[in-house]
Amino acid sequence: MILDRSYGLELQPSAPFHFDGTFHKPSHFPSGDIAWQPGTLWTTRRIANDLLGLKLENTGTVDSPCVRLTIFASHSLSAGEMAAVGDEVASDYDLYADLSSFDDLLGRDELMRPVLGRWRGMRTMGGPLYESLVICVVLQNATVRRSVQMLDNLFRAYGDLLHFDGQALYGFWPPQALDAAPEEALRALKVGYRAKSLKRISGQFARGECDDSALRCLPNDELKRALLKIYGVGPATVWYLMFEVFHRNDAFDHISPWEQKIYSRLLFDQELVPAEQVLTEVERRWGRWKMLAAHYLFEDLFWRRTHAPVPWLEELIRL
DNA sequence: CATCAGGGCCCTG
DNA sequence: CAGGGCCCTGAT
Repeated sequence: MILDRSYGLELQPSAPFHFDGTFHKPSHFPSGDIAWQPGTLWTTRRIANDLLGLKLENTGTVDSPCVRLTIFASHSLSAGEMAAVGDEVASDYDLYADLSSFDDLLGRDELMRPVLGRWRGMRTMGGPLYESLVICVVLQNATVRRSVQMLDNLFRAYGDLLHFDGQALYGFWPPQALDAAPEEALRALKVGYRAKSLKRISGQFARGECDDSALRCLPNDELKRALLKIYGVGPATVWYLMFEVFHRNDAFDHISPWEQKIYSRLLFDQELVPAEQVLTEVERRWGRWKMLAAHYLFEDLFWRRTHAPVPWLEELIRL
């Protein structure tokens, strides 16, 4: 599908804002709907029944931020539709967050001061709930390479390849597509038992039983309860969604074993510290900002790794 | 060649 | 609340 019309829009994130820290997460696995180079992000969005290409460019600085959003479409867009896309982008990347007390807190923390120096203004990278759920499901009980393969297979079978601005990126399928697909067809894409979760999740979205914007208004405990009701969502997935998708910056009550090892190194300079102790420590240090602070530390480590391998970390990343 | 665990979760007892 | 089963894949 060729998206040959483009529409420009300016977004003004709250200051400070870190463009590359927000729009590229080296700890995430690469997916066919995103491309990044310093200062520019390309991605896609399915909004209602529209497939759109998005380009975000850094046209400001950390302390005087400005982002140019270009929307690519196959047909003309109204001013209202453009504004809706702008709002969704701002919400997905938490562009209007007030991080002033977070910055104060990190600035007083010996360990975090240099990290803050590198990433001041970084936000979390969320996305539509349905698409995030699909990512979570392919992450479950799988190594990185397999997750990449499963998502790629799904994109090739059910996604739409969108051509815009010299890029070719996949747009997600509508939930109805997987709802209607036979489970066997999904299993043929090597997703295994996850086929059942994908179908049931897609069914819930197709019938309108899940609503991103309604969920966004809920307090933490109710949101968590609502998410756990979705089939295939357990402790690991709910943790990911609470933080990355719903920007609950204190959502740190679960650690997977490999992350436990990473935080053991970063916080205690030890190979393995009990999970409980890690959770107590992040609460003590960062309180209501504990997950966002941990995210800064985590992404900082993965950025360092892109410049030079971190030997102890390489062993923990199972490809 | 076989066995096993991996960035979980559901279901059963 | 504990533990078995689940798909596939690469490591051993």
